[in-house]
Amino acid sequence: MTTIYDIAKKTGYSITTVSKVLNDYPNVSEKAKAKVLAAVEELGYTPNSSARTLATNKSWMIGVVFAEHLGVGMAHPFFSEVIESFKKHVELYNYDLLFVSRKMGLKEETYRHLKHRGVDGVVVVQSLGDDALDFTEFNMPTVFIDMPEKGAHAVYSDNKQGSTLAVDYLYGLGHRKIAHITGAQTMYTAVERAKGFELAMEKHNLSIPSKYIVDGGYYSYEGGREAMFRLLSLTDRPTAVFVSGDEMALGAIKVIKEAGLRVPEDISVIGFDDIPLAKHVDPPLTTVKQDKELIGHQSAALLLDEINELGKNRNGKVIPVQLIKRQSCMSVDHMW
Amino acid sequence: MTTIYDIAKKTGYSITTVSKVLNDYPNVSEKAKAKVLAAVEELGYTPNSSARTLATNKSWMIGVVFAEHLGVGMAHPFFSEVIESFKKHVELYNYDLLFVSRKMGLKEETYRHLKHRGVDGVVVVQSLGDDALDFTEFNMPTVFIDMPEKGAHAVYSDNKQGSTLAVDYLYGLGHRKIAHITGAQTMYTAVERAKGFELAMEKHNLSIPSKYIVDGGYYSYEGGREAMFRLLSLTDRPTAVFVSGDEMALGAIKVIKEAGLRVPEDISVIGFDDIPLAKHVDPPLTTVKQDKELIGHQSAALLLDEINELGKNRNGKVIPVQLIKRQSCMSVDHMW
DNA sequence: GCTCCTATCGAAAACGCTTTCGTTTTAAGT
DNA sequence: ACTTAAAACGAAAGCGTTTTCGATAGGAGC
Repeated sequence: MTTIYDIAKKTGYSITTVSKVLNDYPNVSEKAKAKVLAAVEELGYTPNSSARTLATNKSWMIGVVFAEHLGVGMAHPFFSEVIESFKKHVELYNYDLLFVSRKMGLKEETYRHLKHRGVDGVVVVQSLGDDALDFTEFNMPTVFIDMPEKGAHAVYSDNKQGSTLAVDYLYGLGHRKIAHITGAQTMYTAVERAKGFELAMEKHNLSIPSKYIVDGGYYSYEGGREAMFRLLSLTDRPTAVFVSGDEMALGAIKVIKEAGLRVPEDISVIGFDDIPLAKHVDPPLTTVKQDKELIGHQSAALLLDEINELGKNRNGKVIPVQLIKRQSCMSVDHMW
Repeated sequence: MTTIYDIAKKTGYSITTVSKVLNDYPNVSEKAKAKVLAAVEELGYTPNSSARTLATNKSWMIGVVFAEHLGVGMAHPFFSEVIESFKKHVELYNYDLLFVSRKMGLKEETYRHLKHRGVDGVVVVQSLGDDALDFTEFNMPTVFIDMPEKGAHAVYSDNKQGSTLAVDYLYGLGHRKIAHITGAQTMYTAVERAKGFELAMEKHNLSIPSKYIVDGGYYSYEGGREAMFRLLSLTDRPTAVFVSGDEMALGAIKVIKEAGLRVPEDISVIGFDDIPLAKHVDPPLTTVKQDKELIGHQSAALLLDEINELGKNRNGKVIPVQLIKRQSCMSVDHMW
C-alpha cells in the first residue's frame, strides 16, 4: 500500500505538507501542490480512511438499522424505497451507508456495534414500537423512520389522515358498510391507521360492528388473506374494506376472487402504501400513497443537520399522504 | 470515549494485557481476564474499529457495488433479494455491508473509493457488461453477480437453460408461433436468454420470423409494453411470447388486455425471474425462477473463501433455474 | 544592512489499537 | 534451596493520518 510517506519521499516534502495539499489547506505553495498531486497520480495513492477516521473522529459513514417483520429484509417493498431515497440524498454529501447486522431483540448489541463502527449518524427503519432501541442512552445523531420517538428526529406519514382520505372516498362512493383490516397493533403505523379509521367513520356517523375490524398481522399477504376470509364469512358482509397495507390488500383481493366475488363490483378494496406492484395488479389498486421519496429525503436532511450540529428541536415530522384512485373501488350505485 | 487505556488504568494491568483478553489470547491469567472484563462492563467500553482496522489491516466490511438500469436502486425486485441473501450469509461471519456510492460510468472512482475504505472484499451486482469495473487491476477479493467476468468469481443463473425450459414448455402446450421479447443486448443475461431462445426453437425445428424478436430495453414495465405493442400489430400474431423479464412480462400482459385480448386464452405469456409479485398478478405469471437465495448464498461463500485465501480457481458458477407453472400459459387446444 | 512580516514548511504528538519480543513471576522438579 | 521451564505480563514499535505550533526563508520597508 502506498502511503503519505511515499508521496513525501518522492516529492521531497514532509508528510505534513503532503497532508495539507490533500486537504486543501491554504498556506502551501502552488509548486508544492503541483508536485504532490503529480506524485499522488503517479503512485496511485489512496488515503486510508481508517487512519483518517482515527485522527479526525469522523467516519463519513451512516449506520442503517433495518428491521422489518415480513422477513424479507432489504427486499421490503416500502422500506427499500425509502432507504434508496435516503441513500441518494446522503451520497451527495459523501456519506456511505453501513448496514449493520441487527440481531433482533438485542438492542444493546446493536447499539454497541454502531459505537464500535464509529458511524457519524444512524437511521433506524423499523416498524415495531416496543422493540425499538432505547434511544435515550444512545448518544448519537439518529433519525427514526416510520415511527415517532420521544426526543428524537423521526419522519413518518400522516397515517391518520390517510385513513380519513380512504374512508371519505368510500363514503362519497355511497358505501356505508365499511370494514377495516388492521396491521398488528404493536406497530405504530397500524394503530394510527386504525384510530384514523374510527375517527373518520365517526365523523360520518357510521357505526362499526366489532366484527368489521379484523387484525391482519404484520402487513403480510397471508395475513390479508386470513383477515378477508373472516370478513367474507360474516352474514352481513361489508361492501367495502379499507386495508392497512397494500400487500395485505392483495391477499384480501385474492380471497375475494377465490370466493367467486369480484373487485370492485362486489366489494371495494382500498390499500395503504402504494407499493410498486399496486398499479400492476388486477384490478389496479386504489390506495393511500406514502411519499417514500420525500420521507427518505427529509430524514436524510434531518440527520445531516443533526450531524452538523444544526439540529433544531428534535421531534416528529409528518409527511402528507395522497389518495391514488385506481380501479379497486366502485360506487355502490353500480354494484350488483 | 473510553479506550483501552482507561481499562488498563482501572485494572492496573497494561494495555497489552487488556488487548490480549479482549482478543482471547491464550497466555493471560483467569484473574486478569475477570478483572478486565468487569472493567469493560462497568465503563461501557467499546473497541474502536478504525484503530483496530488500522492495526490489523482488516476491516470486516464488504463493499457493495450496486448498479442497475431500472433506476430504482436497492428497491430492485431481483437484486435486492439476492443482496439480502448475501447479507444474511456474511453476517454470520461478522461482516457488515458497506454500500458505496457508485457514480455510474466512473469505474476508476469506485475502485479508489473501495480501496480508500479498506473493505475486505467486494460484491458487484450489475447488469451491464461494458460498464463493468476493470477487474484486472482491481486487486481485491471480488465476486460478480449476474454476469461472468474473466478470471473472477461470478455467480449467475443458467439463463440459456431457462429459455429452453420456457420454449419446451410452450412447445409441449402445442404452441408453434412463439415470439421473444428480449432485454437490451448490452446485458449479459439478455443475450444469453435470447441465444437460448433461438437454440431451443431450432431444436424443435421452429422458424423465428425476425419480427418475432423484439427488444424490450432494460427489463422495464414500459419496455415490455412497447415491445408487446409492436408484436400485437403484426398481421400474423404469435400465440405465445417468452419475455426475458417479469416486469416486462407484466407490461406485455397489460397491453394485451388493453387490446381486448386475454391471457392466456388468446396469448400465452411466460416471464423470467419470478419476482415476488409474479404470483399475485392476474393471471398468476408462469415464469422461469431464478434462485435468488442460492445466488446470494453462493456468492457470499465464494467471496468469503477468497478473502480467507482459500480461493480455488476463479470462474463462473452457474445456478440452475426452474420453471414455475402458474396460469399465464395455456394449451393451444383450449384457446379460442 | 537591519528589522519585521508573511508565506511556507516540518517535527512531533495524538488518535486507539495489535503484536513482537524481552522480562518477570510462578510453579514444578530434584 | 536451587534450577529450569512455563506462564503471565508489559515496553515499545507500528498502523496511516491530522493538526498544532514552532522554525525558516524571503521580501518589504526603512
